[in-house]
Amino acid sequence: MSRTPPHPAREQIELPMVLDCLSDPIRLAIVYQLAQQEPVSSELCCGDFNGLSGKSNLTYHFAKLRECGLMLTRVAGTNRFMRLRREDLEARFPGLLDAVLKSAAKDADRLQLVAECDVVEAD
Amino acid sequence: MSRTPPHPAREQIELPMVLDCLSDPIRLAIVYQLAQQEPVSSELCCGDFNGLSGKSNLTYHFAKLRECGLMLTRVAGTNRFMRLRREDLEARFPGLLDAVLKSAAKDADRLQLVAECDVVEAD
DNA sequence: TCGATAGTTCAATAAACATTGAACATAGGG
DNA sequence: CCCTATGTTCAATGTTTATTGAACTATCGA
Repeated sequence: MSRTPPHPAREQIELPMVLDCLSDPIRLAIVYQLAQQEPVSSELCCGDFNGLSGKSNLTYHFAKLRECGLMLTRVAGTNRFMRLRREDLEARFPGLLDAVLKSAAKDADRLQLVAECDVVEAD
Repeated sequence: MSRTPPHPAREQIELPMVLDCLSDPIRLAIVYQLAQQEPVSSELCCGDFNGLSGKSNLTYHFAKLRECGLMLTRVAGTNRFMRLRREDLEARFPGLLDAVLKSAAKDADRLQLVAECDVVEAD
């Protein structure tokens, strides 16, 4: 449970896998939340997403997001911090992530995504 | 087999469904081919995609593309002509389709998409 | 060293998905 | 009017997917 999990290299990131990853509502919410938080801190840890589903289900979705190259996981003690691989995605698929995020933002209600300020947890 | 099949209204087009549709290599190839052909003629008929898979499998993928709002089917005699719903998609998700198409073009080899001039059929 | 916290792993399950071939429907040309 | 070309429908199949809970591992702080 200790070592950094494997990530694909930039050139290994595949378009169909990325689109498939983003097509799941829970994963889209994770990516969206990560993007929202970016101005404040570029990473969030697993627990910050507990509202979206159960822990073991989140582990499953985190793995998918990591394996398709959408995000990066950093292990720090008992926490795992994740952040978007913006640079790599922009290099591989220019404009794609932003277009998806903007589209998601437009439909935030419909997609039940958190509002900009709900990200701060309650305790 | 005669009447025009149902299409979702513009406002019913959902982001996750669109992304999921585009995440399948065959459907991505269909959309890509449709986009390539646009300058020449804005529509293609089912048979133009026979290289991608068997007919009944294509029917299945066409239905998905239609139901998620990516393309429009027009019935003309024994043919079905399809075209991209560019305007509707641009209105709902600005920049998204273009970003996907540009990304697909970059990876055309990897994705086994047809080159710009292979679209013309052989006979 | 103990206990709590954070997250993973595993097995089970139900649903959705892609693919196939055979049978069918429809329209148009000889 | 039949024959052919175009495309659909249906049922069967095997695969992948998302979700759950229980058991587990590792780290930190008291």
